[in-house]
Amino acid sequence: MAISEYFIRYLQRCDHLSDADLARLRAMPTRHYQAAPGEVIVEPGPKASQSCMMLRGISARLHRLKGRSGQQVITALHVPGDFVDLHGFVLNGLSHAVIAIGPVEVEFVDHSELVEITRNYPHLTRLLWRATLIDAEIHRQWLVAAASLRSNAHLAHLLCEIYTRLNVVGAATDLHFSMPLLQRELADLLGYSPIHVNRAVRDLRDRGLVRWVGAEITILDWDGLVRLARFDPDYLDLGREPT
Amino acid sequence: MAISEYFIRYLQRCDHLSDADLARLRAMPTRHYQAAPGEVIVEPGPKASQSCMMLRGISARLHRLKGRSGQQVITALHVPGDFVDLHGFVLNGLSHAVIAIGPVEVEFVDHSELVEITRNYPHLTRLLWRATLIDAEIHRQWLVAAASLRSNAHLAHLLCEIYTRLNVVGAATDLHFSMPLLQRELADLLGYSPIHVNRAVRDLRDRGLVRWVGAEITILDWDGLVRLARFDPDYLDLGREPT
DNA sequence: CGGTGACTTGACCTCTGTCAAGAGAAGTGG
DNA sequence: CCACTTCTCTTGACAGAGGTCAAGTCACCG
Repeated sequence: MAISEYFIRYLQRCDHLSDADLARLRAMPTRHYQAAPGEVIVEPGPKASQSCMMLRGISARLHRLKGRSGQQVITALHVPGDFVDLHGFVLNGLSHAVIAIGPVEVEFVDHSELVEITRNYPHLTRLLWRATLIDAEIHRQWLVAAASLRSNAHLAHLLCEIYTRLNVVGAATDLHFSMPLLQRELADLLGYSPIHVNRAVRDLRDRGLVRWVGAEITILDWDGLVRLARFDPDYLDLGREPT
Repeated sequence: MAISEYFIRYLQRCDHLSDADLARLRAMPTRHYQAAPGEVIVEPGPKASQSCMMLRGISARLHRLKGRSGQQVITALHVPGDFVDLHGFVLNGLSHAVIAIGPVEVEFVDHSELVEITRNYPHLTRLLWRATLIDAEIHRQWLVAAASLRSNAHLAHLLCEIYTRLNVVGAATDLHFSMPLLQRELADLLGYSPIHVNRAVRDLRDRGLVRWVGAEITILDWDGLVRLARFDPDYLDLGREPT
């Protein structure tokens, strides 16, 4: 099976792709996979031989802490078009799992393909590199949010980011989107207790910023949400400034 | 001036360098620069034409928040050998400043040099890529620490990381090191108020884990500090597993 | 010697975690 | 169809962690 157009469009948001680059990408064999909610898509470990790209749904990077306290932390979310564990190709393996949030479709790419690209396609390599750095940019923004926002604004910031990212890839419009993250998982992501996440959700509802029923979320007041969260989408690198 | 051996040793910790790679690195012209404590070494902005490597001291990535509340967040620290803003080369510019923590020496490298390397030295490119991904790995670990640790353990985790990183590059031995971070800056980094950072410092002192006078820190009980912080240095990628 | 800035401490209040209990939806087996 | 279980969401009460204000100490420096 061939590589999906999602990821190609993702790269094209960053920079122009030559015909040779496009041909090389389309020649890349992939393996399609469908995951059930909560399923582990990628195990952590020292040696991976493939990496996966998101086609549909939302996935997350999950760090399980040692010491059987059961504590776990989510350090990243992924939407269609994201190359989820590309860093596992350049580093030696992963320190975290990748799990499905809701139903998910991905496609796996063999690392041998990536090795060949990094040897012979410097421009394509640079775009892959860049994709991993946008990831790191999001990490930094999450650190900023965690250090500077209170629970309600922190949650609001996450909603702004998810909607923006889903909207860019065409998976959400009209300020409405589906987010199958459980409140328990939001707690693992934001660093609060599940009960406090519930308080934050209630706060956003009481302020009239969102309608939130189950996994379906409608943003009622985008400007208000952005103001509360001090959200500035620059870090998502959505502009297409050619390198 | 030629590139410092610090960064070369940094790369060699990851993987073997061929003679051609070494020669290319040593042929790279650099500009030496000395910065005073608190000085801004790199300004944020959309277009950078050079990146800098740490020679001596400690520097930090500083995000200033909009809205003139004066709030700012530190999202990374750098020790000798680190390629501080290499990501500014692949992305288009930086979303944060780089500031000197205590007296600092760096050397700047022109992006045109890096462009040439990424075109003709795929193995070297991969090592540079890897360096930026270790950065991202540290970001993830900071997210995990922020989400799962209380203030005293969070501070302890930071001390473990800094000592380990300084020790690897030979800038700290015998569980003693110099850390010119002010408590106010620690607050910007850990996400607490300066006063609460002071409480965390006192807690570590009262537990007999550290002796901490001004910028001079001695770890009195490494195992105790590691246990409190649940510190696991795997994420720093210190092993030299060849790719 | 006065001024500045970092560090330190105490008092008080807000934010967040923990425990406990109940409401509602979804699935199972009789 | 109806108990029965399970899981999530929800809420209240209370305790502990962390923020804010205020004051005081100390080293450094002009």
